[in-house]
Amino acid sequence: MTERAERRRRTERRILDAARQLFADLGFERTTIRAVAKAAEVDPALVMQYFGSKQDLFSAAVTVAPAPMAQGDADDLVERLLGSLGLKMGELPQSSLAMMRSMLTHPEAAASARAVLSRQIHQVGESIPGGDARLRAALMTTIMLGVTVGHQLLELDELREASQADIARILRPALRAIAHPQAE
Amino acid sequence: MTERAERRRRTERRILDAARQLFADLGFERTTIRAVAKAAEVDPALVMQYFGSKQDLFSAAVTVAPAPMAQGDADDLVERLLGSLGLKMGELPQSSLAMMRSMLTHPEAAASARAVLSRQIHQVGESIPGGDARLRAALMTTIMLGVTVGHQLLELDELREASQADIARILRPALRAIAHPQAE
DNA sequence: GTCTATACCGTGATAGAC
DNA sequence: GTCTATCACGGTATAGAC
Repeated sequence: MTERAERRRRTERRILDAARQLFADLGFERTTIRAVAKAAEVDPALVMQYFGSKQDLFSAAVTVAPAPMAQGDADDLVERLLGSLGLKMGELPQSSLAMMRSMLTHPEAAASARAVLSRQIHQVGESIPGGDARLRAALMTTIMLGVTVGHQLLELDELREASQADIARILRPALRAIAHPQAE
Repeated sequence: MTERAERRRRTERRILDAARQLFADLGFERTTIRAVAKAAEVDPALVMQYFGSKQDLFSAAVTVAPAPMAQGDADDLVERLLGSLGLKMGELPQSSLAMMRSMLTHPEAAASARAVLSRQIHQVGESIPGGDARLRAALMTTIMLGVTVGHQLLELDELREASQADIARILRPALRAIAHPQAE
């Protein structure tokens, strides 16, 4: 009865955790169903049984709830962006890392990344003034993307050695310069 | 005699061009030797014959001469970075795109990307003052990386629709804010 | 010395056995 | 409800054709 379902849920969870870890570390292509199964201590065919295909497993693993990102003025916005960076530096959810890891080489991860970024660009654009708010928002978003990629995925020493506070301190005036059109 | 060598060089060139194109579009994993051979109109095994392995073909395809990046003060530096962005927007060499496309998922591309970025960080760091020049240089470099990735690889609409001049205009004060420590 | 045909191994996927 | 057998495809090595 529920015991069966319970057991199944735990197994599914183990598979998903293993998949997230491997997808985040290796990307979609280099992650094999067999490796996921081994890490989760199940039979490879069981993974297929539960999730249907490698693609579906990936979709389940990278599903990420978009951050709420409440309203505020331009400076609040900058602080929120810097804060999300801090979050990213610490224990950014494995699912986000998995999505980012594959966003340049896997079509679905790319689509997912575009959706998340477009959403953020839209939200950021609403908080800053000026006719070119969308472009400014896009640049602020891609700046955060670049720093995150450099730090989390490429693991550049210069960023790894720095504290989150130092990074925020240096990035803050740059983001503000973009958020305030008159500052040109 | 030379005719043979000539013919061979042309064939090798065709293979390399096809490989660059496919690696840039699809990344390392999704690019198949067979597809490269078909695009270059040769037999798949010939690709192996010439280049040894898919890995070696990739190495040959992504080899990129690092830009000279002459000396100058901090503002000159900002302009050079913005200019290289312009170059990237236009016809950034396929080899660079191929390298960037796979830098998150292929170990050798990652190593190559780290080498290129480290080099640029070092050079940028020499042109700006302050004790945290290295961190500032790293952030400027990753900012350019993020914008390039967003534009060239993720093809975000907001960046695609903008002119290079508009992007440079908005990015300029942000980069200057990072290049000038006193501006905090 | 160039090029082609073929075979082997690992991976995703399917069907069916226990 | 699990696992085994099998297939198709891609990277790779080898042998041999021209």
